[in-house]
Amino acid sequence: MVKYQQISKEMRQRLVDGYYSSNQPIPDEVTLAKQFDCSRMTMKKALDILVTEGFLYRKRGHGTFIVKSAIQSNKLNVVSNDTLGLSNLLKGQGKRPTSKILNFEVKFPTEEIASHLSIDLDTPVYDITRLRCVDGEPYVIEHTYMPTTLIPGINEKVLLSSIYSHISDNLGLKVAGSHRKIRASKAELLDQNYLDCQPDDPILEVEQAGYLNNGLPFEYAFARHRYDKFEFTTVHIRR
Amino acid sequence: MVKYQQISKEMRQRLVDGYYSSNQPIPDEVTLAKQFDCSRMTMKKALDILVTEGFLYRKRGHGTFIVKSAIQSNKLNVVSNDTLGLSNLLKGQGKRPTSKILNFEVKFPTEEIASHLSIDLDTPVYDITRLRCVDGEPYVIEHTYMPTTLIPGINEKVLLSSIYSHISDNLGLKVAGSHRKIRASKAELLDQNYLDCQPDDPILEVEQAGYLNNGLPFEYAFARHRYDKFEFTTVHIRR
DNA sequence: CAGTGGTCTAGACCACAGA
DNA sequence: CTGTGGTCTAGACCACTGT
Repeated sequence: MVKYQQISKEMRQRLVDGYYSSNQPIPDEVTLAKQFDCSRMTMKKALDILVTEGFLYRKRGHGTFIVKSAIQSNKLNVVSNDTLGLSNLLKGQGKRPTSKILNFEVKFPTEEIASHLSIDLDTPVYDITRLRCVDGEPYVIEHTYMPTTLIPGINEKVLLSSIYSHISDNLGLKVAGSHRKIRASKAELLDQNYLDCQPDDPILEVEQAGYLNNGLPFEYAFARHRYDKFEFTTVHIRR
Repeated sequence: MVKYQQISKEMRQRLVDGYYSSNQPIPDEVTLAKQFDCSRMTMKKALDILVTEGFLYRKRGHGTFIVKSAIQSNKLNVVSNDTLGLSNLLKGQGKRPTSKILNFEVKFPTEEIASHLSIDLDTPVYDITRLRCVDGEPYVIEHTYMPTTLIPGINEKVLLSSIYSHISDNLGLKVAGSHRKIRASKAELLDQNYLDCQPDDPILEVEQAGYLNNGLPFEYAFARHRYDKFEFTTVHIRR
């Protein structure tokens, strides 16, 4: 871990430990830089992380202050927890998901899927449908499409645990980010059957395009959530 | 506008103009820094913005590359358009919303609202319900709570246009960011009546806590959207 | 090896706020 | 005026990649 990340980590700990009074600014950047034996630029970069995470805010000419609400209820962790995959989402809560494979096949993509994955119509894709449960309760149905060429080695064993672990641990690929669209939808028959919900229960659908750090899209997926078991949380900071 | 923002703007324009071939890396940082007559740090900061916006990605040891899909369909603008308020959302599309005030009163907050606004139970809040339409079609019902002390001067005229314009233009306050939760919900009677939807139509609800740049929460709101007229778009970049 | 991006430094000047 | 954060510089070294 590089210097500014170490400093950021130490400062985050100080904040949640109440090391600094939340009624006055934390020490100024020059002072902190001396304490941490680094340049002011590096200190600023470390504090930038905490500002982005919502722990601190700056007032030019005044100083840097603590966001009290962020220290009390540590719900801002969504920023760092905002990774892909249900397995990751649940890690922080001491729960692990189970998976039931509803469909698993390899086929040629439709025009739409091919365009989202930046592949041509001749490149086969995995077509995967899984029911994900937590504590035996159905939570979400995930439809996933991935290019077989980019993400080889998908099998039942992988599908029953975590696709993302396979991608990072077995294939050594790095996930860079994703684009998501979130909408409300009516419950279809598949939802009603497997999510154990009523015809008039709404569904929260998250459409997601995932990208590797080489810029290639590796995943196009739809996650259909029970409306009473899931909500999507985001933090928006203006630049 | 400062230097790195100007450079970033110019580079963004070059990218959408096809100035650089998308099949090879753009010039390296040292070369670009010379072209723009700036230091490498400043050049990097300018490129950082475009990476965050999804236009570029970097490969250590290789270079900086263009995300083709971002250039083609300029849907990544959600990053910069990701501001608060329906008026802002619609600006890019040449449409303007109209508002119908369903309820407008001042009262004392409940425990829950007071805690979200970081005020005590003796501080009165605005309780506002508006129906927002686009081209005469109902789009969303917005329930908004704001402290009367922090955001004075709310009246019918303000409510019929944009609350955010009032906050920034009239009060001179700066919106720093927000926390949002997005969920699916069943249509209540109010939704059915004003959004012109059926009892079994789902609703996309966005709960939002808005913050000023001094760290104070100024808004706690629920926006209930027609499921066929709205979807929420986000971009997630791993650090 | 050379070329790329990633980090870090020491110092400078600017913009803004309060006394 | 002083003290704060915001920006910018010129240069250094490191980490990673492909040749």
